[in-house]
Amino acid sequence: MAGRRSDTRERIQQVALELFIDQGYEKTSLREIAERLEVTKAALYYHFRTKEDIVVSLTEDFGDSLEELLEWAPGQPRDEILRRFADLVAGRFGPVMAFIQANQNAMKELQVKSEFPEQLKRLFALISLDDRDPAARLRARLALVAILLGNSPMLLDEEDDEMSGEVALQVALELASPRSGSPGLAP
Amino acid sequence: MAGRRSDTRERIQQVALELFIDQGYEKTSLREIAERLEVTKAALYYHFRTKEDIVVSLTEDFGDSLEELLEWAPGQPRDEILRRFADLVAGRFGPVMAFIQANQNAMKELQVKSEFPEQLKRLFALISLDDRDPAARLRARLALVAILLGNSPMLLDEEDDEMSGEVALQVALELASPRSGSPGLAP
DNA sequence: GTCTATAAGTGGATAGAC
DNA sequence: GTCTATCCACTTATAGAC
Repeated sequence: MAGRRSDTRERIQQVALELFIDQGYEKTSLREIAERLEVTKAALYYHFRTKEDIVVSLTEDFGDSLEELLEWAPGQPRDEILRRFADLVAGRFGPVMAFIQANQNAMKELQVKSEFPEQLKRLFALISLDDRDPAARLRARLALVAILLGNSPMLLDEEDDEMSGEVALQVALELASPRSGSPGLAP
Repeated sequence: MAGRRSDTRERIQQVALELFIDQGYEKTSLREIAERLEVTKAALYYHFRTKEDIVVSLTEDFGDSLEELLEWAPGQPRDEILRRFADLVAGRFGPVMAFIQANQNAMKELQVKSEFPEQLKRLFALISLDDRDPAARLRARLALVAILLGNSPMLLDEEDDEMSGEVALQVALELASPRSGSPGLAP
């Protein structure tokens, strides 16, 4: 606590996150992370017991924040919920979000088995008013996906400058708002 | 051409696809594929020169079909385009589609660099009427994502039985249909 | 807190017998 | 067309010096 402490641990997290997003979790070796930081692999093992531990440290804060959101959300207006979720993924957890999206497959095999899919599901339920209607459920998902897309390079071309988080939120709100009469489409 | 030929090649493709979807491309070793088929790794190398070649063989038919769709699409009604796309990803290319979605990161590193992202972008452009409006662009993407989600376990819970491709198509059509007046949301 | 050295294992890929 | 046997690069992870 007292006195100066090296920030190596945080630098490891930072570089690891970057590489995991860029190349994927499995493709990124500890050697590579160490080289970037100009330390040795062994130094990494001083700060983290396993490679998996790095991922855990990366995602746990995000999971906690999502949990808070989920506890607060019930009873709140839908657009407030969506806005707060948008703030989360666009804010300091943006990179973590990008990591999770880009490495779902890898996460499955990890012990952590991040709670994220389950949390997302609960969020679906909260913002989809009538979850009896399959179309409404899909719209709820898409509202969240809209927000995710607004912040992720996943299905996006890189040079999409105008696609701000605000726009994504607008579209998300449209999707989450109740339909007029027929839930279907115009003929 | 004439005479009986072993179907090992196709069985390799089948098993590999399954494992790539389930565990991810990198996590799936050739040893594992071989074991499932009860052959040796070396046998795999008779049919495919590299691990990457398996992926190529898996995606190239899909790419061709998408290319056909893209050549046919211009001038066609939007809902026809969406329907045909839905048929594609729900039909025999469903698994391939799931593979691509689940392994975007891995594909980036491959030589193939599948044309899929670029094809998707062209499809975006085709179904988004007014691509000056960022919200319209995002909606076009979401229309396609809706179709993709309707067929993929990506952000979905597993036990979502009612979420048929038809529903997804409906929602996609809504999204791709022009807005009434304001492109924004109700205040 | 960071290092060197190395263990122990897995990966993709090849040579050559049958 | 499939096998055995092997190569070698590279991985995570540990032991122990400084």
